Amino acid sequence: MLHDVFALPSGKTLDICLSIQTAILEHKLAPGLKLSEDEVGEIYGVSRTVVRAALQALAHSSLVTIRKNRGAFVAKPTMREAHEVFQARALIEPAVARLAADAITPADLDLLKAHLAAEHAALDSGDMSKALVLSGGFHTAIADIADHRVFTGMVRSLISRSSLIIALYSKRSDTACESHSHGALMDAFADNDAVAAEEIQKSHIIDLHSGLDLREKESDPKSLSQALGLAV
Amino acid sequence: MLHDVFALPSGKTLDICLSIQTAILEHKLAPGLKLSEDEVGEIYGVSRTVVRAALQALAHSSLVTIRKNRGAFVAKPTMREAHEVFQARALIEPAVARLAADAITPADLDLLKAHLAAEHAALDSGDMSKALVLSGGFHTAIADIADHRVFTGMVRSLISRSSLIIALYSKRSDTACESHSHGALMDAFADNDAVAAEEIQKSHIIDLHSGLDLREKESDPKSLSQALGLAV
DNA sequence: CAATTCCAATATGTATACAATTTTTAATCA
DNA sequence: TGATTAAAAATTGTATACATATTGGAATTG
Repeated sequence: MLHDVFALPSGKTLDICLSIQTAILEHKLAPGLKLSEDEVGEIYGVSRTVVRAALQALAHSSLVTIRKNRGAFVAKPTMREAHEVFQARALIEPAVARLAADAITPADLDLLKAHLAAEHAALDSGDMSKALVLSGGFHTAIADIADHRVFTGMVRSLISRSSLIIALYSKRSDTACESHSHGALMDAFADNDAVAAEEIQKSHIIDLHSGLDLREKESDPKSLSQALGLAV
Repeated sequence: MLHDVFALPSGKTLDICLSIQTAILEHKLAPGLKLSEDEVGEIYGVSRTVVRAALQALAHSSLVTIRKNRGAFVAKPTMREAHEVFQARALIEPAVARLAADAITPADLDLLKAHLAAEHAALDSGDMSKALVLSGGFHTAIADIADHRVFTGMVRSLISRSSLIIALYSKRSDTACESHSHGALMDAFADNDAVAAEEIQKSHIIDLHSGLDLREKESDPKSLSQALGLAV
């Protein structure tokens, strides 16, 4: 479901990529967390060689940041990056939705419906991280239907980064993706209404964007004095 | 000038990335050419470890294709991929041009003028591969001016891939980038006319797209060490 | 002679060992 | 005590060795 962001690395490497990616997307690995090569290798039972390849692949999809001689960390997008990612989504995803509306088949529609149902179920059961992943999956599913590899790659990457951004900057956990917009999109798709799909998707992305909290979050204090933060 | 497509790998790795990328962009390495790890390592005097990292990075930017247990090859975009890349460019680059027109400074303008002059000089001297690289550089320079990292990354990647596509599918070598469009863009930038810049850029990309030839091309890869030897 | 099978040669996948860098800890001195 | 410095520990960068998979060709067979 969420492959191919990477340029298909060798078997073991890909497994580790997907595993770490999933963990990041489910917010099980917090932004900024150090991903030590030895530690990761120990966990998966492989050598550092494989781990390095996986971490590099994740770095290319902007989920991990690698600092020279210092190691890999779960990416921690800045506010600026957050805005840029959603600006890019606001440009690209409406165009993709338009393509999808023209190309969609009844089978695709059923798949989207199932997706939406799973999303609702997760929301109802209060499993927010799962709901968030599914919400992103809805967007990538649309890209898959559009069947445009270049756009799909871009959308997948942007969705991944959005997950990280939402972890850091969402006002409330529920802001993830109000299913209302997704439902409206479904209707447009059912009618093969490309113009409506494009319009709805654009509004939806803009809503998501404005649902972000503009205040800079406190980055983990570097020094102790800053942590105590009294004498400024 | 053409960095940052990669997630900044370690020193040696980056050198090799840039060297191979340059060679590919200058059409010194033909699409489909095998990039043997031993051979590349021999040429640059490094171990396969470093070469693998470089090749993986290049694979992530779609300049190289890695086939499991089979090795790395200079990417050979399909006709479909060619169309998709230019469709993506037609969507993204006009938006970027619009941003650039709003943000451009006199210093930026001078830089673009110099770029354009160099492009003309290369064309006049008949150095087509250089002209092609400079032509791509003009587009990435615009992205840099727009100062939007996410879009810039996308544009860089698309421009790189376009170079490969042009190597395979351009009708004639001169089709690369008629400087006329670039000149018209310059005027719009000079006037800070964002709407015009967007419009001109869109037309320009569409022209480039329709300048592609639909026939599959044949190519005979030259010796690897010979091609790279010149680039180093 | 063509097709097939098997083995050798070659290349990539992975693990491990060593080198270089950074971070931590301890010790020294003002 | 606090700051500075130096040694030690830990981590990443790189090279090499071994394991595994692919490729090419010789020998065999029909």
